[in-house]
Amino acid sequence: MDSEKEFLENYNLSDYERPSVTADVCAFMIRSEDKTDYRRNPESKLQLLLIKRGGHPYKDMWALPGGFLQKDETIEECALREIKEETNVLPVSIMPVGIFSKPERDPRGWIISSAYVSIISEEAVKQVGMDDASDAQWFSVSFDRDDEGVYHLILTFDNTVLEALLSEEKTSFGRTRFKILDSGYLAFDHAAIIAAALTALRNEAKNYDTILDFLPEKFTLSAFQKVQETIMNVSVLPANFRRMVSSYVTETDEYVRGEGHRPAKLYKRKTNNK
Amino acid sequence: MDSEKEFLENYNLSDYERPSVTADVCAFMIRSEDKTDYRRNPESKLQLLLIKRGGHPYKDMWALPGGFLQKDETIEECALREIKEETNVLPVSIMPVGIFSKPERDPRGWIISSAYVSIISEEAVKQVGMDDASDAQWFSVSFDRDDEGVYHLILTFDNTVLEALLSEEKTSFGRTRFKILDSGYLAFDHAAIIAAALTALRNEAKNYDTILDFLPEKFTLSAFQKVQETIMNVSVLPANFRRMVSSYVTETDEYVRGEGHRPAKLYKRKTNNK
DNA sequence: CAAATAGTGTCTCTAAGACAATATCAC
DNA sequence: GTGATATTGTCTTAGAGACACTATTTG
Repeated sequence: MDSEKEFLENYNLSDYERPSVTADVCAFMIRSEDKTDYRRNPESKLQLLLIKRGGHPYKDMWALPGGFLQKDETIEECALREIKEETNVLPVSIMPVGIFSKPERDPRGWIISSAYVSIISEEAVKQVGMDDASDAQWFSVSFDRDDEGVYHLILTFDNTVLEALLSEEKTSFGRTRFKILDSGYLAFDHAAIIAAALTALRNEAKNYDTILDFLPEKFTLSAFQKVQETIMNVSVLPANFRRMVSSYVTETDEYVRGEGHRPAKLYKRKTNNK
Repeated sequence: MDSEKEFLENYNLSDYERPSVTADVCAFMIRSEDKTDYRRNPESKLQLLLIKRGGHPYKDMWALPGGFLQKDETIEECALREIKEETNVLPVSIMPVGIFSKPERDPRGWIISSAYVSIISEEAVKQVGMDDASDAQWFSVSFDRDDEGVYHLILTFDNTVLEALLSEEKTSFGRTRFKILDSGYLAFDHAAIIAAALTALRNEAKNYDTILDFLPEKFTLSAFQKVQETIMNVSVLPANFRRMVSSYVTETDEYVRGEGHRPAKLYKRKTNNK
């Protein structure tokens, strides 16, 4: 009779071939633009962090931050570590998007990826200050379906415009998977990962607790509303938005003045809402 | 200048240590019990497929069906293949639950697992007939939170009762992760995987399209209702349930007779609802 | 006829959307 | 004052839950 101890001593995992495993992260931020009118509130844009690849494969193309899973960490820890390495910001929250495991997805070999959405607040990025010489850049995101059912993922940074085309494949449980028609200068299958991440983020943006992670500690309700509108590409009546979020926030006694209109009260996240 | 081709020829993934990757599947079925009363509709139970481990580690304990990812398949294909191997049924639908990647989760070494929920219809299982001599068995599932916030996962098959205890850990995005307090004769971290799968399934059971996968081609509306009630552990008024599902089903002209009460019309899933 | 489910119609309640009206500031 | 946002309050509507009532069967 062989004991468990004996068995484990003789057990050799290397009998099976193993894939490399990476975590790739779609780090999103809401960026407030400069004011164009002294009294008008600024516009805001959803932005995504991309890294310009320095080496082969896909040299000089843009890719999601990510890296190989190490032996002493969980894959969520790996995702957080990768974001920290690129931005110097440790995100408060990450959300799984899915596993991308098509055998041919990486020309370097058998590499599967677990993808995450991460929310970064603009305030945190500004505080640490990103290295301008770095290959990491924040791209403005646009993601829409045209009349033929083709999704256009457009990522813009200065004069760099990346446009990927994707189609939608229904899988079970009402979920969709994106198929890349044109990867638009994005490396690997990252266009499909970003599409899935955006779909997940838009869906999650109904949850007020989630999108509060985009905001600094103190914020106005219209800034809060702008976050939801920017992500979901909808517009909400301010009166209704206030009612909806009332249980998620608490007033402070501070105001934002000097905006050319009535000062807005600053609010804080309510820790234990409901 | 090194070409991409050259680079890839010299690239060697084996510089990095790699984990083994498995897919583990929580295959659920709704089992109709025998009638206890000539006129009363039968009760139904949510069941989960478990395999008795024949070898070390966790010899003679119960585990989820699953297996190692192969080089020519996606991880979803791997999950479907494993279920097919155990049940002879190819499930219509699988849903991701999460990645379990704690370095010490498997005594055999560095093995991470991607977990799935799969819905199997009782009709399909009956048709192929499961090998009774097999180590695979369907366990009835009960999963509830007690007053102290401890979750009790109780799996029952004949005289075998497995009870695992878990606590809930809040992670970001309103998600929870379960921590095993007592694994209750379940192998590896499978108690936590099952808890996560049940949480996902209960949440998904609000979606009528999803739970239709538990049913045969033709079904009564009360059978449909029973599925939702069994999974979510709630009760719904029949009149309201009918209204809610009306856009998901179409009538047939067949009836179920001989039940000691008014015959029920059989319905079919509407392919393109709304 | 009794007991069970099958099936229809209607009332109520509530949460979300629409909208009207007022408040307050910088220029 | 003008034009912008901030803030409050109310009306409307759609959807879900509650419930009353009828229909149909078998022992």
